[in-house]
Amino acid sequence: MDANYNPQHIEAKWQKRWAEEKLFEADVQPGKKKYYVLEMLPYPSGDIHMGHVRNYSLGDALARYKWMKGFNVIHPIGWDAFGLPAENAAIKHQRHPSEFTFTYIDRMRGQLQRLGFSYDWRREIASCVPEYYRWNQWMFLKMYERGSAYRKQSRVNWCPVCCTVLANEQVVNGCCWRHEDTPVVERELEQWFLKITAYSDQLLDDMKELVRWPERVLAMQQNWIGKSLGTEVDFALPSLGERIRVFTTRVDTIFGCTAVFVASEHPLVEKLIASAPSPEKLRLEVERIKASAIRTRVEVNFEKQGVDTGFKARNPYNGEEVPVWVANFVLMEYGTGAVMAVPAHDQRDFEFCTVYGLPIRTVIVPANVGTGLKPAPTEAYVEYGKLVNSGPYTGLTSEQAIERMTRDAEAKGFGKGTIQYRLKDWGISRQRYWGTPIPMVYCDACGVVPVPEKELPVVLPSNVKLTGQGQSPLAEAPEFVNTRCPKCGGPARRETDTMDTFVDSSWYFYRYTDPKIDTSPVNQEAVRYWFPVDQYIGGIEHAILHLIYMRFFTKVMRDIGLVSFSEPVARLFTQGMVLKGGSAMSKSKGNVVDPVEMCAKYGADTVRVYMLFAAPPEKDFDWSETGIEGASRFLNRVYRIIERHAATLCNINAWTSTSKEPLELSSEERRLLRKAHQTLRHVTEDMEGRWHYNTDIAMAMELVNELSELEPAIEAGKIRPAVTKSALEYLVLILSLFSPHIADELWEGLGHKEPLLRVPWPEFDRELAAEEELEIPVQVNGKLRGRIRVAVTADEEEIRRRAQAEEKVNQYLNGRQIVKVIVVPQKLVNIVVK
RNA sequence: GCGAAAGUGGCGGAAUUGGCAGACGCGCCAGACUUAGGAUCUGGUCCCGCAAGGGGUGGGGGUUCGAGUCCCCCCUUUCGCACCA
Repeated sequence: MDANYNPQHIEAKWQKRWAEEKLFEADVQPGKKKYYVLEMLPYPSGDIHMGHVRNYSLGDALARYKWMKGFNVIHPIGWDAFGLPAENAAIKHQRHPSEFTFTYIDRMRGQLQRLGFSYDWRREIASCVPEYYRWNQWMFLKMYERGSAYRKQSRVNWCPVCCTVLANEQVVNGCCWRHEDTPVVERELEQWFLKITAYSDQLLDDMKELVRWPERVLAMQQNWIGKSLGTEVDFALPSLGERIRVFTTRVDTIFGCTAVFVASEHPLVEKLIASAPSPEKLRLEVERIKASAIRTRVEVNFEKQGVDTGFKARNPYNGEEVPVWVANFVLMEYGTGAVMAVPAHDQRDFEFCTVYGLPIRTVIVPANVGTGLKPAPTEAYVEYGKLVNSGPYTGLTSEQAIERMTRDAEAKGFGKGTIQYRLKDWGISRQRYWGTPIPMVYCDACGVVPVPEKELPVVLPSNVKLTGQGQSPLAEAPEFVNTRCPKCGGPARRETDTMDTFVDSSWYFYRYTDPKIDTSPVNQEAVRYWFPVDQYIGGIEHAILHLIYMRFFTKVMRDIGLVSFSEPVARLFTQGMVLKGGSAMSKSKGNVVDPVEMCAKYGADTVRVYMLFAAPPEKDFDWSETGIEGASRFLNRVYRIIERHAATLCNINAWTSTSKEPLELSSEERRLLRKAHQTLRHVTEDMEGRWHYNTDIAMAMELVNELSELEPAIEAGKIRPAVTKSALEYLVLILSLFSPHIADELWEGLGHKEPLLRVPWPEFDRELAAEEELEIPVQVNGKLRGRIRVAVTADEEEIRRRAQAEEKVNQYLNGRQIVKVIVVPQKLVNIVVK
């Protein structure tokens, strides 16, 4: 061993050796228990950043632990390689996106290898190669066959910076998820959609399988799907012979309805205008409302506005005629685009009706209050309660009324119970180049025709001019666009939009199990062995993007017979962000800490230990330069301690409690072994699911502190070499999870040949970990007054006697009456006096 | 507004089941070794107090022999959703 810790040298040495020994390669071994550790795959943006390092350090510690516990561990990585940044860079520099992508992949692969993560590189995938994306196309065709992929004209979100359409999930506060300052604009376009809404209920119901997912993520998904049960009710428009259908979750309040509000884009509005006494005037007013309607969600001070159309609609429950208004807060895309206005029991209606002087009529009162509400309410009463002024339904509770009134509507044919979802189908067309071509053809004779499976992949042409202007770049590549109709053989045109790159990442983790298979997207046998993913680790930012698409894809794959389960990920962990100076690292803020630089300065082991030690993994943490110095000091200290003893210890065997010839242990030896086994116990228990790696490393530091304190005893021979070696070995085994290079180096220095990943994780010894003598605090009336030292085996009676005899305690007992003595064995004594 | 999580020294954090609050690390203070120290080692470091002692986990109340931990009310912060009818 070198006298000094040289991380650069050690890390290069062990990375080379791990690769030569194929240490991280795992293959299907029927009968052997497996463990699938998955981390979210990176986009090849140029360099690994600290968020990746955190994510992958967490996964790596777990993977290494599971290897040592005897699992067959699959731990793959790949590249989410299609996407806009490469295309934009390509436009800027007049190059091809694949150049950037593959250059960056090579660079980032090198960086991941520099960090020493335990990936099985044979399984590496990149989504931008035809061998991968052909299976996107294949699945798209399967979905098309099943009616789960369809084309429709619709109003979509367009990001003017990205020059493409976005899915609903990719719009954040009315802005593009990539450009948080860029409001999306609406465009009317013909688009391809995937019918995720067909799985709304399954996505909700199957959440009960996801017991080991963070509550938060499930709540966000539930929210996003937004299922609500309600009633649709037809209001007749007698003067037009038409009807307006409204959706409500509170049909019990309908006797308080004093108007009907419709969205400005509601199809009936045109008819109302046409039949109005002065159509032009009404049209102008409706246009004004339309212009003020909710367009994006960025508007902070949105003001409710509306216009009375002059028409009346009849409430089918009581025959009352109420005015029809066009209101700017009614959304066409939710429910039926029309609502009944019940100002007494809906806050929005209340605000609107107060402004426009529409009547407010109370029909629900709190169940435990006999009389009505106070006069002149200042806000709507929105709770459930008891019905008043509601004709035959008066006196029912809201729950009873909703049920009975819905039933009556169905019986009389003016309405029905119904379910609404907030979730919309997933629009996947993108008007950009660097993505998977959508395998469809348009033929004048045959219409929309899918590309036959055997003609896949539809390869992305390489010689396309990228200008960043206009629409889909593929439309300007005639040799791509012009093709033959697969059905009639006549001339036809290809679809020129590409797929949302979230399609690529919706099933990539299946591909890892057999990345080269060319007869199917997935090797079903391999999937049967390796799935489900035992542990998925990634950022919370994908809670309702990737993590819902991924669940959806698995259900589709199940329905087309590729997999036999409904949920791909048994357990999900969402790590916190890495900040610098309180905010996320970004180039524009100039606060980026480069992992490569840190590795050059301190070594990968130090970077990883600091990353894991600084905060529990689920919390955000702020990078600090002085903090990493501490981690570096720690590893240096470990190195020095072991290096000092390596020469004397490398040829002897470590003491174990199961040795044939048991040693009589000295008190110093007991003390050292106790600490070692306590540390091992803590880490073992933590690795089984709590993953507060920060406390594991803290425990390892305590063990090192104990070793330092006992150094004189080791020198003096009061701790024999075999015992010292035993403690050092446990330390090294534990460190191998977090700082694997130095651990292997020290392990070798202690005389071992085999890399630590192949060493079985040791069982801790309960006896050795147990304290033999305890210091027990003694309280009088709950205040700490003294301490006693007793043997672990001391019984309650002895502890009680010793506690009362303790001098400092006794002072507080003099002249008082002892009411009660509480003895918690091994923990504490509390003497209650009067 | 709705939903979720969190609030502990100068800082990051620990206390897994109600039982010694502040482990471990950073920073700081003092000392040792040193030509030197941004190396290393030793000691100290929640607050008030010379001390005995007292106070202390966002604030207030409660349950309990005992509360950072459980219950109620309030405040603050972060995140997600938000005229979704």
